[in-house]
Amino acid sequence: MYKNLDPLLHSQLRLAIISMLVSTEKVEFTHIKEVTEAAAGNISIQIKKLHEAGYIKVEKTFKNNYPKTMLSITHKGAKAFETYVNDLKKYINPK
Amino acid sequence: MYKNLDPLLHSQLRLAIISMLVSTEKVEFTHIKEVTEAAAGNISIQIKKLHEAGYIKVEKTFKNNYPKTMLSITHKGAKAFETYVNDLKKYINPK
DNA sequence: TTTATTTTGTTAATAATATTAACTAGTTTA
DNA sequence: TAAACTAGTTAATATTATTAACAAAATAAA
Repeated sequence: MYKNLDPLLHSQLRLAIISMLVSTEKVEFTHIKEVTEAAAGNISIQIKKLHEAGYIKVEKTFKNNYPKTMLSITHKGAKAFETYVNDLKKYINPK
Repeated sequence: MYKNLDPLLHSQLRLAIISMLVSTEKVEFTHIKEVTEAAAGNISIQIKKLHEAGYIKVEKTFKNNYPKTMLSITHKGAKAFETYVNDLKKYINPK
């Protein structure tokens, strides 16, 4: 009934990041910072965790001479998100 | 867009407890233990937090000579759950 | 032109949370 | 009457999240 929720996704900031990636395909670090209003350090760490888990792809390039970090979701990440949402629904739509 | 999720509800065990209360009206401590398979101590603490926040009502009586703890949701708790679910939906139903 | 400020992050330190392990208090069984 | 069980609580620990400090370069200001 109440399945264990993927702890990697059951975190406000990581969930926001994945949520953005699921809908937008490619997202910049700076954009995440703007939208979530989280501190850069916090975002950096959560990205690292999602990357280590294989949920996201991280590409570092340059844009106007400044470093640019681009994120995209992996198949594994998309699957994990789907599972998380399905599991979560049993919590928020109780019968 | 991504509103802050009520940290009191954005916790797997507390969410499960509230979820049960929302749908079942009155729930025993022991029943929560069975359904969630969480440790008693963990449940005890999460109940305390929900109670301190005014989200649940706690009634202690006896049943067959054994202590019995009955929980029910308060108006405040129900409202908080509703808000939490609405906020959460923006994370899991991205546009 | 060199010092201050800004951009784009990372890492180390700290704060907050969750979980477990140990304990309390009483009950039932052997 | 000792051992094991019920129903929890509290204290200690482990985990997680967040911030604060740092780095490395770019640009703006004096």
